[in-house]
Formats: sequence, structure tokens, C-alpha cells
Amino acid sequence: MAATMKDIARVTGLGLATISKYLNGGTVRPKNKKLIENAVRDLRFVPNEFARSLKTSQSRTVGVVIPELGNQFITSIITSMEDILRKHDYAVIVCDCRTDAKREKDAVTFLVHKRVDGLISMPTDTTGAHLQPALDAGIPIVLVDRMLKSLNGLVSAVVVDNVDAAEKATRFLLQSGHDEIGLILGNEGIYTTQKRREGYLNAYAEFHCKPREELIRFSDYTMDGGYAAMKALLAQKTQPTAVFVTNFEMTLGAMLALNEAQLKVPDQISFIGFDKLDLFGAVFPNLTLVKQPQNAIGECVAKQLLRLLTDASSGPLHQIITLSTQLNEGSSTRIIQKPQ
Amino acid sequence: MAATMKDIARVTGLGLATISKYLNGGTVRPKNKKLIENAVRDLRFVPNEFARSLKTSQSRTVGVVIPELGNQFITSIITSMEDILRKHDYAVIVCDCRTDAKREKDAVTFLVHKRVDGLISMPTDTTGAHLQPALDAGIPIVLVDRMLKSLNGLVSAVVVDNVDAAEKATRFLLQSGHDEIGLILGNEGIYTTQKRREGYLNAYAEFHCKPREELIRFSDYTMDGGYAAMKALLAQKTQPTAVFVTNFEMTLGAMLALNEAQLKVPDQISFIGFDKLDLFGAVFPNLTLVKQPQNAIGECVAKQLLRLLTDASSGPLHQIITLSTQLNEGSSTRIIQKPQ
DNA sequence: TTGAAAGCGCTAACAC
DNA sequence: GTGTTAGCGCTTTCAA
Repeated sequence: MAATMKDIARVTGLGLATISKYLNGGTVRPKNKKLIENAVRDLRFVPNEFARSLKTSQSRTVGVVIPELGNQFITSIITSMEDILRKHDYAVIVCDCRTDAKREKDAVTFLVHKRVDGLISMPTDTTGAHLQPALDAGIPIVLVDRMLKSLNGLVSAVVVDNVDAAEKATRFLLQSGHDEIGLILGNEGIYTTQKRREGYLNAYAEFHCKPREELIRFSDYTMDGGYAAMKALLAQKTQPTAVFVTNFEMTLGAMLALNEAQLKVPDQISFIGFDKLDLFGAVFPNLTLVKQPQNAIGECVAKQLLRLLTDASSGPLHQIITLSTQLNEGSSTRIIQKPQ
Repeated sequence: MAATMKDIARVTGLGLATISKYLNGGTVRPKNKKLIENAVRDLRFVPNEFARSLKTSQSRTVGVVIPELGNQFITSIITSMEDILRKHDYAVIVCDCRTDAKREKDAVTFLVHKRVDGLISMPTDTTGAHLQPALDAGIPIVLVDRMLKSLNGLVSAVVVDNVDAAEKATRFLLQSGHDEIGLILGNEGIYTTQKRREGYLNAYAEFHCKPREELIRFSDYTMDGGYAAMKALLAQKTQPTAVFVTNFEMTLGAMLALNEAQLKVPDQISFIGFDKLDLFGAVFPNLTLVKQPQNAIGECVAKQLLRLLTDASSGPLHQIITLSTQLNEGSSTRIIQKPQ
């Protein structure tokens, strides 16, 4: 069996309290410090987390509920988040709910029963009902990427300025003389979809015009979806002169569709994509992209949760943090001369 | 505060033992069963996992250490694995070590300290040294996708028949009359890379010939890597007439390189890729692919670990399970007529 | 079948 | 600064 604090006490001749205090960063006499350190090493003592948890009611574990693990935006956020959290000695339990509200609710319940100290959710259920068990249990929650208005004040959130992101991209195209701008969005009803659509419409409004309805395609944030949506856009009698695609996977799919259709970018069609510039670096050297600060999002979420976990005090300490995006100009768009 | 078993005891007038027994599936008098059930519901009782863990020394948690979360093969395995494990009430702690041996070792140590009941590793460190702490602690281990000979008999493993997979693909091309077959592999030194290379060479040997060294490109299992490797193959004075790419990301990158080079598949170059047919379905309708049973791998790993977790008894219960792959014939290869 | 009681290994008063 | 002690909430003998 593994050594316990009792063993340390026996070997060093000290009391349990002294040892416990030392292990938790308290001050003890230098001589005793040495004593304990030696015993810990010799006995290969490792604190029993179960006992500690039972006593402190903390698991030093956080739960993450996401809609889909096979999505680079999500995985990159998880990676940077996990990095920070683990440095602070928190384990991360990941639950993939496959964009299914039932599964999502189950996952939250499961995590609450596992007594996670905090919860990170990229919600599928737009009502936020799935989070009720965590709310009831008083578990701090941080929403990622998608805010739920019904949970305002009850949770923290880290999102990007989606409206601004879409505005910038669309405005850029409008300013370049395009007025038939295809828009490929994610699932209708999802927060980011709505916001990005809003930004697109805002930009059009600035230019005192309205896009044709058929230019706006709802898809599903997958590569297949992006491919299909682009195909659909190209199949219209009036083809768009530019397209704005609103996530990484769909950007990839859309580019493949363009490739297949032998449409030269930007000569025959202008293109603005989303995310993960570096991966595209080699492949489509000069794509103009809206870039989300993926690492910053992950870090921000982790720090936000750590703050909630630490400041057990105070009152309404929930924050909504909005990070800005960048429009990374490549050469995948061209300027259209308007007829005078 | 949450209700405890004591509360149930108080409300029902029963003893703790009876309640505990009932909660753990034991038999109690029907009348008492009712009593307990009602109390549990009314008090919203949920067993405290900490206390249970302290008593049983089980965390009902398993750790997963992987090289990279942003890889579809890995995430799809995790997803199907997590599904099964969670159904059995095990939480999954995921640690991404970014293909870094130091990080990998730290992750294992972290998980051992967290007292996971089992460990799943897709190893980066080819010596297997990182798993020593888990081995010492007697934590059952299942290796995924990559076997480590040094750990033979000490761990279970689930792999695919990589040699056979590469043989099939290469043989198929050789039989079609190709003899200049480019091969794009992952990182040199990695298990799957070696096995797939072996299969490729085996097939050539069957045909009593040897491939030119320059046809074999080691890359890194990323899209960028696949793109670059394909470019390099195409840049040679003698271009291959066929190419076999050995994972999903590189297949994507390689196809993009072909697209860019305006090379028609299969007219100008034959192509066999890897994995995830369904995603490609829409995009490259007729790609010939080696398909790994990703879901089966995840399931197999989960079941294997559950077995080890349950059969706490017996002796050498470790198994190495090899799953077979399929060569899914599309129309991305053509037959070359050999000069008579 | 049921209940009393003894811990699992740790933390945190509290008294010294 | 240190030691004693009383639990945290559960499981599990053991006796009834």
C-alpha cells in the first residue's frame, strides 16, 4: 500500500497537523521541513486525493461539455485551456455531446455527480436548461463561444465579437465593389450563426442595400456542409461575386468546391474564410481570413474559471468577456469596378 | 448542503448499512426499498463520490494521454471511447501532450496522482518509459494505435494491421501496373509509420522489385505535411504514377497539392488515401481509401479497459488486439498498360 | 435482512 | 510552530 501521512508522522515523530500544514504550504521549522521532505521522498508519499476531496469538498477537476470533438476550433480551445488548468492542478473531464441536447444534459448531470469544481460549456441547448443541475449545485460555469441570454448574470462567458467580425469581412467586400456576397453560416439558431448573420446584414445596411435572401446559406459548420453550401451558391443563376464563409471546416469545404468548379480565386470569385491561417499557410497561401484568437479564448476561459474557483467570496462576479477578431488580408479578394 | 446517507437513515428510520446495501444493488425488504426510494427522491440524495472513492480506492475515472487533440483519427477514437466509458459511469480525463515526451510523462504522473483507475495511451515516447509510474501503481494500461515492444505483456493494446493495410494498397497499385508509387508516411520512428512502410516494401518484394528511395517521404501526419510531401514528390524529375498517403490529414493536404498542380486523378496520377471516407464523400466522391475502423478501435479500447478494470483477479490478462482495415475501392486509380 | 461501529486518509479547529 | 482530535460520507465486517 501507498504511504499515508500517518507513516510520515511515525517516521518523523511529528504530528499530523504539522505535516498537513507543510504539505499545504504552511510554515514549519526548517529542521522539520527537512525531516518531512526526506520522509516523503523515502516513502514515496503522495497525498490521497480522495481523502483530501472528502474533507475539502473539492475535486480539483473541471468538466467541459462540447458539441463536437472533431472540430478544430473546439479542440484548439480545449488544448490551450487544459494546459493552463492542469498547471493549476485541475484535471479536465471532456464530454462530447454530439450536438445533442439530451446527451448534453446527461453530461452535465454526470459531471455534477462527479462533483467537478467548475463547468465549461459550449452549449448546444440554446435555452441553457441543461445547466440547471450545475446552477443548483452552485458550480461556477463559464460559457464558451456562445452566450445564452437566459443565463445572464448567472454564468461567465467568453465569446468573440462575432457581429464585428462579420461586419468587417462583409464591409471589406462591399467596399471592394461586391454587392452579391454569398454568406455561408452554421446551424440556424446557434448564437454565432445569428451574430455573424447580423454583422453581415449590418454591413449591407451601412451601404444602404440589402442582400438577396438566396445569398445566405445556413449550413452546419462541417466541411461537407461548407462544400454543399458553396455548390448551392454556385448553382444559382446569379452567382455571387464573393463569398464569406464563417468557420474553418466550411472554409475548407467551400474552397474544395471552388477548386472543383475550376473557379479561380480571386479572379473569378472573391473569398473570405475563417480561422486557422497557419494551417492554410502552405495550401492556400493568400487567403483573406477572419481570425479568431483561439489560444486566447482557451486561456481566457481557463483564467475566468480559475478566478471563479478562487474568489469563493464576493457577489456577482460573473463576467462576459468579448475578444476581438482580426481580418487578415490576403489576396483572395479583388476589387470590382462599378459601372459609372 | 446536500443530503447524505445519514439523512436518509434519519428519515426512513433505517440503518446506514441497509441503505448502502440498497444503493449498491443489494436486496432489501420491499417496504424498505420504497422507503429509501422515496427519501432519496425527496432529499435529492446523490452519493458523495469522494467518500465512496476514499473507501473503495476507486475513482471511476480513466485517463487518456494522446499526442494531439487536433487530429481526426484521435478525436474520433476518443469520442467513441468516451461514449462507452461514460455509460459505465467512468469519467474520462483527457491530456494532450502535443507529441512531447516531457509533457507526456508529466501527464501520466498527474493522472496517477489523480488516482485514475485505468490509463489509455497513444504513446509519443517510443520507449514507454512515461508509463512507469502507472505500471508501478498497478494501474491497468491500454495502448492505442501504437504498440511498444518494451511493454509486451505489461499492457493491453489495440492496433490495426498496418502492415496488411499498406500491403493491400500498394499491391493494388502494383497490380494495376504502377511501379513508381509514391509513399507519404508519418513521423519516422513512430510505430504506424514503420509498419506502413514495411507493408509497402513487402508488396514491392512480392513483385520482385524495389521502390526508389526518393519515393518514400516521411512527413508528420498533418495536412501541411501531406501537402509539402506531395509537392516534393511532384518536384522530382521522375514523377510517381501513383501515390499512397497514410493518414487522413495528409490525404487532404496531398489532394490539395494535386488540385493545385492541376493533376487529374486518376488520369494523370493514381491516388490512394486514408481514413474517413464519409467526410470525403461529397468532396472527392471516388477516392480509393484505406479505411480504419475508427469507431471499433474506440469501442475496443474502452471494452478492453473495462475488462481489465473488472477482472481484478487472474494473471496475465493482457491482450493485443489487431483490427483489420479495409481497402475501399473508388475510382482514383487507373490501370497502366505495360509495354509488351 | 438489518444495524452498530470501525475506519478509509486527510484537514482544520483548538489548545498548548 | 506543533500536536490532539474530531469529523468529511461512505462501505463493510460482524453480530443480532
